[in-house]
Amino acid sequence: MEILKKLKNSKIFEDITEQDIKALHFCFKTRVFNAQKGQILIDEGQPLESIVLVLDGHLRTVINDYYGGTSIIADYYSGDAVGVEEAFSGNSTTQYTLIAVENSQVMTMNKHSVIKPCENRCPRHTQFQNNLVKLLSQKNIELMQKFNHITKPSTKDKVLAYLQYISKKQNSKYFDIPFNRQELADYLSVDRSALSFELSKLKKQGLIDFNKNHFMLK
Amino acid sequence: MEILKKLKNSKIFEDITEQDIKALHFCFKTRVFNAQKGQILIDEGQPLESIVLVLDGHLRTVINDYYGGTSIIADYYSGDAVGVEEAFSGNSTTQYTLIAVENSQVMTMNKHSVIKPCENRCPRHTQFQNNLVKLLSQKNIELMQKFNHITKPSTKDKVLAYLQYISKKQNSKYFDIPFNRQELADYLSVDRSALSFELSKLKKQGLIDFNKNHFMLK
DNA sequence: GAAATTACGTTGTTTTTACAACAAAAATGA
DNA sequence: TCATTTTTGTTGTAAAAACAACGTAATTTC
Repeated sequence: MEILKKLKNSKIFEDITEQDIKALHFCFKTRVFNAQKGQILIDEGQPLESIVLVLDGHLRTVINDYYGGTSIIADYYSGDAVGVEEAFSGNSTTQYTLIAVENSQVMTMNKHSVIKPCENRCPRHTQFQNNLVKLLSQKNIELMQKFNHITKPSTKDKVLAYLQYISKKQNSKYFDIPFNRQELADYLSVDRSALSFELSKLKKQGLIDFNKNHFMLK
Repeated sequence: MEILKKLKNSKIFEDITEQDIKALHFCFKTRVFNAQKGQILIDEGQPLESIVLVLDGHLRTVINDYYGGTSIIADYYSGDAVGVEEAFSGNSTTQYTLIAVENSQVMTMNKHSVIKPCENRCPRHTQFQNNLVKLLSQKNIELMQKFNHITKPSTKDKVLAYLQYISKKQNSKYFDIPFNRQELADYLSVDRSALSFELSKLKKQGLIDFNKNHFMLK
């Protein structure tokens, strides 16, 4: 079955056998359906009823702020789960709206069924729980890491902190970054052209070198 | 016992009976000791061996960046746990140094003992695991929330996003914030005096009103 | 392979922010 | 209560960033 394959590739069902996924399917009262582009799946301020897993397509969480503006919180693609934190944090009221950016296939899992340990405490639940902890931990580390980059006082410091981080991670002074300029600017929340300017300056100073998304850090 | 009381007040041992905590004590190979001010508990780049729970005092995680500077990542006080994410993320190498800001009492839990489900799969482990998921979820939501404030383009937008958030949370246009000016500036990563200036401007414009840490949002 | 689109760097201008310095107000404590 | 310390607001100045506009290089598409 096509869906099972997608589930196996999601982090939340990682290392769970197809058989066990099928069983969880039942436990979690899952429902698979297609969301039309522009369709709102979760409305801001409403209590969350389900965790949403993206099977295909592209979902986005947004917050509507004081007077009309909306800001993008996060994008979700195939394999990503939305609402896990809200389901498990004890306060399941969502602060965001979940909307389909393009036609997407999603699977919902009933919140209550997921958070309440199944009567028959079976190994698959344990593994699922373990996956959750791992998933949340990784996301947390990522976010903390991002804070360490984004809260630097200047664009120069931001970009150097980021490059240094990637360099450390890839354990080499030569490394590739997973962003193009606009994406890097968004990640660091600075202006793209200002970022380009800063990168050029750093290159002239000999502190870094780069070509496209391939970088070298002195 | 004094320590048990502190553990019961920590989020990680929430809703676990004293008896069960004692049992987990054994399972997790805990060790209680005093850290001297300035003492380094976890060294950057080293694989994490234990989760550290603060019983008393004040710990801090810092990152030493390219050329000498150090940046504060987070502060931990009584009841807070350090290293949970690293222990469970699958990659336990820490990116930060953990240091005691003042003389502190801490309890360490052996990482491997915590992440490996105990042979006798007992209810207390389940509750502990549930606490972990809840804890991580809450932290995650907090961080995402913070991003939504901090990544706004201007100081005005940052502070308004923050105030609006608190107002929503307390469900009233009148509300108290948990920060003084310097702390709020740090949270939003802007300059304190620039923040004060911006707040005054917003007050003059009639958009907000405030006195000390009591605010009103129109 | 030509045309169109997208990505990237550059420059000048305007706006915003940080920084420093200081005064007033509030809190602390002896 | 008075002196001291801390917090907050204000102002001017310097630095930095956003913004807009544009040229060029690279990539995509037909």
